[in-house]
Parts: sequence; structure tokens; C-alpha cells
Amino acid sequence: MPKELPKAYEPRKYEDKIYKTWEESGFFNPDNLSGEPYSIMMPPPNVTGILHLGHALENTLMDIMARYQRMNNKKTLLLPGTDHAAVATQARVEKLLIKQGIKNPRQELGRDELLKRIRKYADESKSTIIKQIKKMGTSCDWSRLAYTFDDKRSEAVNKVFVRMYKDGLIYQGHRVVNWSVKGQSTCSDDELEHKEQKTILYTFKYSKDFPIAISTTRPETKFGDTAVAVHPDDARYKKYIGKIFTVNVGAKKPLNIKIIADKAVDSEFGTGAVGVTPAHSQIDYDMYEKHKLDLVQVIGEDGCMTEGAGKEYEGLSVDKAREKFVAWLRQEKLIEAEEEITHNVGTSDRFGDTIEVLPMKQWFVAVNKEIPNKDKSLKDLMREAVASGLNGDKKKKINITPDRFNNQYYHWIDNLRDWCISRQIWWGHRIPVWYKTDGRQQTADGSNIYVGIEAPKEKYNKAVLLHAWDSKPDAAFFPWLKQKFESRGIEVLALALPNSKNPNFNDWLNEFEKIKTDEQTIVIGRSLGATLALGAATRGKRMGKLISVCTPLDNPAIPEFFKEMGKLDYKKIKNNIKECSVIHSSDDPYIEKKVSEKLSKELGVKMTIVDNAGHFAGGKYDEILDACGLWTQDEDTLDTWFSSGLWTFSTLGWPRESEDLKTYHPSSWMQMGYEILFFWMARMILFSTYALDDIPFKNVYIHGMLRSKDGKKFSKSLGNGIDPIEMSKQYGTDALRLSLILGTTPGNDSRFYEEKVEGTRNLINKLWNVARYILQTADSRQQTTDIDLKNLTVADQWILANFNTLIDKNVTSVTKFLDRYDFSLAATLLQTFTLDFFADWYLEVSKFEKSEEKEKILLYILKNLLKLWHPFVPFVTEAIWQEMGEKKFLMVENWPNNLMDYGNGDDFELIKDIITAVRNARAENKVEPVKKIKAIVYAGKQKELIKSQANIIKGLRTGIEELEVKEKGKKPDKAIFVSVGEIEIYLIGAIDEEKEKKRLKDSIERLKQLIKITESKLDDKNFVERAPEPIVNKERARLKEFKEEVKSLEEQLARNI
RNA sequence: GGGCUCAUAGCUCAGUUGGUUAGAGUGCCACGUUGACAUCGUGGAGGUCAGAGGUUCAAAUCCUCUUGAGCCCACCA
Repeated sequence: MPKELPKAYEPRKYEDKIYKTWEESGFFNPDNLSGEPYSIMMPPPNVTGILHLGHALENTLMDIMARYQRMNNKKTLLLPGTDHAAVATQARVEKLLIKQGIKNPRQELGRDELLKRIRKYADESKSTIIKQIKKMGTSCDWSRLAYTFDDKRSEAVNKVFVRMYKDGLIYQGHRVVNWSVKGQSTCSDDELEHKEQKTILYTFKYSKDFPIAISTTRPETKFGDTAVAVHPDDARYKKYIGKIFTVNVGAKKPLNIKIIADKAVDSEFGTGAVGVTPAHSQIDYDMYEKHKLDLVQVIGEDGCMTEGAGKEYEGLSVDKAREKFVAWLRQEKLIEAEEEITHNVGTSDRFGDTIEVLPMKQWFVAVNKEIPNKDKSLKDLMREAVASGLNGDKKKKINITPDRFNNQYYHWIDNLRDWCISRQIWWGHRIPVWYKTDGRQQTADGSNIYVGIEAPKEKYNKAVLLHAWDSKPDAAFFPWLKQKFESRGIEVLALALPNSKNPNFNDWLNEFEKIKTDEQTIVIGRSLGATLALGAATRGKRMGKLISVCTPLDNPAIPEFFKEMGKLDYKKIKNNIKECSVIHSSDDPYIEKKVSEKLSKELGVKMTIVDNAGHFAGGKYDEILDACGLWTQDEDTLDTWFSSGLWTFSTLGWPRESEDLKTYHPSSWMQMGYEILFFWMARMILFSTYALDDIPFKNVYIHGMLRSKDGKKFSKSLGNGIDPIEMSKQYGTDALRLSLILGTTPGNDSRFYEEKVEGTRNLINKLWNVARYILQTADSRQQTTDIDLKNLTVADQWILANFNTLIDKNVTSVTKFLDRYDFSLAATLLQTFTLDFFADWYLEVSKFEKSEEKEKILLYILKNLLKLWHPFVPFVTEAIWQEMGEKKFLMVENWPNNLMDYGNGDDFELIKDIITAVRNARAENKVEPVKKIKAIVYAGKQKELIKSQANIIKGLRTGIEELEVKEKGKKPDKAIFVSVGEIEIYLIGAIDEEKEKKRLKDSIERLKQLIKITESKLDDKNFVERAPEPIVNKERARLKEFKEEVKSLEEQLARNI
């Protein structure tokens, strides 16, 4: 039964509803699909805010692929997720907090509170992003939603870290790193942006006696110079090589400058000699290692000069220090030249400040080191995966589209240094390394360091803290200790001596005895607290461990205590307490060394002496932690790309041997912008090849960046951003999606602007109206599989043949383009077919050729066209599909692929040409559109064809009322003349003679030009001899055609109409 | 310094291994309600394919150079 749809497609009415039914259908989840697996892991958007246009583009690309594959009967997984984006998120939240008046968030809030705030922000951002992904229509499996910072992903991170550590590929090293003073954190080489800056290049000598002048843009670092490097072949300096000079430039100590030879030095630049500052330059650091130089640090983490720079400079900012030092050089007349130059300065891309290179202890991934049991490094694996296939296995080769990015990738790998992975920000995966002490001191044998997935297991499940009294040291010490235990999940009970003036020791003892202690209990007593524990043990109380800190024992200052306690019995203590530690402070006024010595002697344990143990405020209680058996986790967090690098497999359940991992890894396809090629793609390849011995994905599609209409980047600072969600609300998601991919080519930037969305909205509305018309005329429930191929009209043959070219894999079809990731070309084909073929011609024809068969064909084309459109514009196609009364979802229909022989459609092409030519001639003669005319057609061999199509020719806006078709005949007078090939058409009753003459003359002129060109081609012997036969024949045929046409046009003109 | 991309209609872009008269969308102009669609239809104007050489029978397409725009890598201190 025919059906009436609304006049215009209204996205709002359908989109959310349809997305919900898709979601509920379960088809987003590949568990409910069968077939060969196909997987795409969504590049997780950062939880730093909301979705931008780039995300919208990525969602569109991924979803097109996912829907296309799903319709091709693949068990398709599009796995969604978000990224905690360590530095980016923390920097964003800190900025917000500073705006709110919290000047130094890290200091004022502390780690836990700041993390709480960031987490809240991240969670809000995450839920917004998820909503927006759904709004984009992305068909992802929400049951597998992942987050780079959730428990499962954290487990994967720790696992990889530990394994790489054990393989020696992760190491802690004291090396120069990039340091952001503003962010108070390291950053990797890739997180640097090189910005052009104007600076002064100073050329000077360290002292009057020093033989070589050097040039630098950073004089203040020169306090850290330990060498001057020259080119080995430089005749000027050869004689100095190997000599050591001592110069005094006002630093802490006179500098010992060794003259070294290094080929890296360019003799042409400056003086041809480089002052080597190992502590504050990467390249100088390399020389330091190579030439075994000294290293002197003169700049600190605060961006100020350290004491190494000498008293005069210590504490000055680098700028101030530079001024001061330059002034000194001037005064000493050591400067030989000052010139302004522009050079590139490394800048932190997140915090925006200039990077200082500092020597620091950090964690690194060794990319050049051989992997145990493999004669390859991580770099080798990364190269192999793209070049030849991992382990030479061609099935494990990553295919990058467009392939020009291969070279960029290799080049990047060749220049890759060890990757600094530790960051001093708090938002991120804590490095899974624990120390027995609170600092980061590592003992030579490594006994102080523990690297594992979880913290080392504690022996104790309960801690009892016995305060001495309400003294200040305890007030600082115990809360700190309590937190240390609690953060490890150990229950803490505390008992404090209530009043130091009038202590009731018996009550205190009774209170303590009420607390159940056993061998899993650790008791820490300070001062009288320790004595209390010892007393309780004497009376039979059992404990796992006692740490006795600054024990007063029989301190005569408080005799009441011991009156009630009685004498300590060390034998009983040893029986009842499994383990004891004695810690005391050399400067505690209450304790004399003898006392602790006695205790340790009686208990038979070593005594530890700690400075300041009695005055804990501000102390670092490494020994106490050690005695408690508490491990302290490394304060640093991991570079965010460490966790995103695991994305393709951490999302699938790794390190568990999950079904998902077996089924969906390596993933089939991945898309990303070229700007994160190195950040992300390279790291995914690194981790996957290392941890799984497999590639992370088989195909990578690199897309370009979206720019504004004038080619600028979209950015907050320019304020030229376009909110994709706003576009979606205004024009519909389908329109947005289509506008994002039309006119784009792989790897190249494209421009985006609102008019484009408007255009695609119109196109989508057209598709809607095509359906509207068909559903008005035909009952959509009819079978469309039994089309009678024998009784096709010429228009039927034409449209069906043309539809075939959309799905034929042997031609440049939609199918073929999608297989090649040519999204824009695929959509353009569909657009052309829908508008120029189906709507403009076939639908118009169908108004004059009515039959049951016609309805079937209309429905057949519509249905299959909807399928082809669906990956691009899922909502409108599904909406129409369901309005057609289909029960099954369009999203799981089969991709059309059955080619049938419908003929070539040439006959209808001829009819089309005739119609167009007539319209054309009418327009040029300015014939009123309402004016009806008569046409006489001399059709030669095509007589029967034209006759059979008379209704169509009359119907399709030619204004022909009467159509006479003959093989040939007398040329009528006062007629507009149109020729199509050999067919002559005379339009009678509407001629404007002047205009017609002009039209004929213009046509003749144009044709004569063509004839000239073609003739000169054919006259050229070289062409005729050397060009392939078909090409030459084509030219000959054309020439013949042109000549015939000119002939008939000239005849017509000569007849004076 | 090395590498990459781009330059085609007013604007945004296609143009697959060289082979008809270089296309589309949009904008512009003229006309127009015909049984879906004014978020529309019909028709039209509009291009020395950045410039110069070269290869070839044939170049928007391949090569070289020049000019302009943009990007990536690189610590000439």
C-alpha cells in the first residue's frame, strides 16, 4: 500500500530514536554477529573536554568502515574508549583551578585532592564525549567500552612495564632530559615544539689566556662547560686537542676545559669551536659520554641557577644570570662578537614554556638495546613491521595509506633516542616500582627496589600506633605513618597517652590490652609508647613485630609508670614478639645511647641510629618505613603514550588470553591523523610487536586535518572553531558526516565550512524525497527479486546497468573505492547516481512508464541504493528503510553484490541526448517554457527506438506536444534544428530566426575548431604510426562525426531557415 | 639543513596506470511550481590546469628548474 512520508527529512525526529533501537538490537556487539572477524579500535579521545570536528571526522571514517564491513557479513567490532591524557588533562584542570583562585594547585591541594578534582573533570568529560560519539551515529560496541586509566588497562600497563624491566628494556638512568619548569615535569622529545626565536649569539673567550673563542646563545650555561669541541681536521685548533685549560669565570670552581675533537662540529659555523655543556644540552651530553668528560649542573628544576654556578649566580633565573654573566664578560673585554640570530627553541607543547635540558634520574625505554633471546632491538621490530612484515612474515606487515608516510616513519625511527617515560605530574599511571625507602635511592644490589604489577605483599594486616603523649613530634609522625599503612590497605589502630602531666599508666595498659594483637600485628611505639608495648609483652601480649622508637625504658623522669608496670622481662618479650627493631635518635634529649644499646643488646637486634628521629617533623623516615616493611611507590607517573600504545590489545583483555584477543587482534584497520603518527602509531607498533609478537593493525589510514575555509587551523585561540554537535543539530548528523568526507583525499588536509553541510543536507533531503515519491507510487512490500529481465524498457536497462557499476568490483565502483579507503570518491559516485541518474532521469521516466514491473525496479534500486548509502548516512537510510516496513535493520542487510546482465543502457543514452539537445535548443531560442511545439525526427536506423520512446521524449520537459518520427524526409521550414549523431530533429512553431542562426553558426564554429584539431592529429604521421590502433580509430570516427554534423548544420543554415 | 604536500572555474575540491571538447559541489545569471523535493527543476556563463623548459605521436597527469602556500623532522652551538 502506498505511503505518504513528510515532505522534508527531519533528522531530529529520527536520529536519537534510531540510535537507541540499533543499540538495543545488539548488532553493535559482534558476539551477535557471525562471519570473519573485523575489528577497529577507536582512537580514544582525550578526556579534556568535548568532541571537536577532528573527532567527528574520525568517527565518521571508522563508522563507514565498520558499517560497510558489517554489511559484508563480517563479525565487526568497533571498540570505543577514552584516554586519560595525562599531561593534557592535568594541565587543563590546573589551569581551571588557577582561574578559580588556587594559585598553586599542586601545593595547595596535595596529590590526593588534586587527583580527585582531575578525576571529576575527566569523568564529566568522558560522559559528554560518549554522548557525542553516540550522536555521531558511531556503531560501536558499548559493552566493551574501555578507558586508558581503568583497572584493566592499568593492569596491562603494569604488566608490560614489568616485563620490559625484566628484559632490561626499561631502565632507570641519570641522563639529561627535557624539563618544563612551568609544568615541573619531564617531557619526551616528541612533546617538544620547536619555535623560532630571536636571540643574541655571543662569541667570547673564557679568559684572556684561553686560546679559542666560542659562540653561544646561552652564556649562563657556560658555568657548566667541561670541554671545547673542535673538528679534528681544523688546522686552527689541532694543536690544542687533548689539552686541558683551567679558567675562572666566576663559577663555584674554576672550569677545567678539555679540548676535544669531534666530527659533529661544523668548522664553518661561528668560530668552529663549541663550548661543551654536558648537563644542559643533549648533543653535549652525547659528547660527554663519548669523550668521558665531567658533568657540572648549573641550572636546577626551578629554572634558576644552582650552587654549581657559584655564589654570585646561585638562585638567579637563567635570564638574570645571562645578563649578569654577559656584563661580566664585557667588563673583562672577553666578548668578540654579538649578533642577533633566529634559531629554534624547544618548547613544551602542553605548558608552553621553554624547555631546559637537565640531568635527572628518570625511567627510559631502551630502543636500541637487543631484546633478550632476539637479536633485534625495539627499533628493529618497529621498522620490520612496516617494511618487510614482522619476522619477515608478510602476513604481519602493516599497510599504511597513503604510502608516502612510510618514509616519514622510517626517518623518525632512525632518529629515535631512548624514550623518557617518567613524568612528574600526578595524573597518570604510577610507575609500578616500589622502594623500601621513601626516596628513590637504589642500592647497588637492587634490594631496595621492587618492580611488580602490585606492591609487594605486607606481612601485617593490622598496625597499632602507640603515641607517647600529645607531643608535637608524634602529632606529625603518626598521621604520616598511619597514611602509609592505610594506603596499603592495612588497618591502623592508634592509642595515645591522654595527658602527659598526669598519665594513668594502668588505664593505658588496659586500653592497649583490649586491642587484639597477633603475629600479623605490627606495633610502633614511640618513647613511652614503646615502653608500654614492651611492658605488655612482659605481661604476655603477643605481637608480630615491635618497632621501638626512642624508647625511654626506665627513664627516671616518670617513675610512676614503672611502679605500675613492674620490671621488663626480656625473655618473655622475645617469646611474645616475633621480631623487634630498635631505632633511636642521637639528638633526642630523653634518650641516652646507653638505653637503646641496652635494649638492642637484650633483644639481640641491631640498633639503627637516625638523625632527628625524635623530632619527626620534616624528617624522611626511610629507616622506619624499612623497619615497618612498607614499600613506597615511585612518585612519578608514566607518559600517557605508554598506556595508549597498548590500546589495540589492552582493550581486548590482554594480559589474559581472552577470546577477544584471539578473535580481534591484530585489528583490521586503524585511522588517525598524521599529527600523531609518531606519538601513537609508532608506539602501538613498538608495544604490540614486543609484547604480542604481532602487529597492532593490518591497515592504517592516515587522514589530514580539517581547516577553516581560509585554510587556517581550527583553534580556541583563533576562536574559529565549529562545534560538530551544533552542526549535527542544525543539519542532521548524516549531513555532517557526509560533509566531513566529501572532497577529502587520504593524508591531505581539507577545509570545512557550514555551507558544505548545508549542501549535503540538501542532498540527503533529496534522497528522502526520492524515497517519498517511490513510496507514494509503489507498495514497498512487493518482492523485488523477480524482475523480468526480458521485458525491460530502455530506461530500465539503463538504470539497472548503471546501478551495476556502483557495485561491480571490476570497475571503479562504490565497493572498490571503499575497499581502497577512497571515501570521498565512493560518496561522490553515489551522489551522482542518486541525483543525475536516478532522480533526474529514471524517476521522471517512471512517471510516463507505469507498470508493476516498474514499481519493482524502483523499489529494487531504492532498497539497494539505501544499502550503499547506509555506511555514509546511516540515520536517513535506516529511517527510510523502516518507513518501508522492513522488519530487519538496514545496518545488518547484505551489501549488494549480485550483478545481473541488464544490457548496457546505450539506447537510453541516446534518448537522453535527444531530450537534452531539445531543451538546450529551446533555451537558446528563448522559447517560453509553456510553449508547446511539434517535433519532426528523422531517425534513420533508430526510427523504431525513438518511436517507442516518444512518450518519454514528450514528457521530460521538452515541451513537445506532437512527435513525428520517420527514417528520413524533407526538411521542414521555420524549424529549430537539432542534431544528435545522425539523428535530425526539427522543432516547429517556436523559432526565433536570428537566435537560431546565431546558434547554428556558433555550433558550426565550435565543430570546425574540433575538426581542425582532429585533422591535424590524423595528418601527423607520427601519431598514426605510433599511437595505439584504438586511439587512432577513435579519432577517425570522431572526425567523421564532426564533419557530418557540420554538414547538416551548414545545410540547415544555408536553407535560410 | 633534510624531507613531504599542495598550486585546476569566484570559492571548496575531483581528475585512478599519459589518450574524446578538463569535471563536480557551491556561488553567479536567465527562466520555471511539471503527479517526490524551492532543502526544488531546466538551461547558461565561468579554466593559458602557478610559470619555464624537457620526455612523448600525445602532458593537468611523467622529469628538471623557478615562484608561491603549508607541514614534518633536525639542539649551527
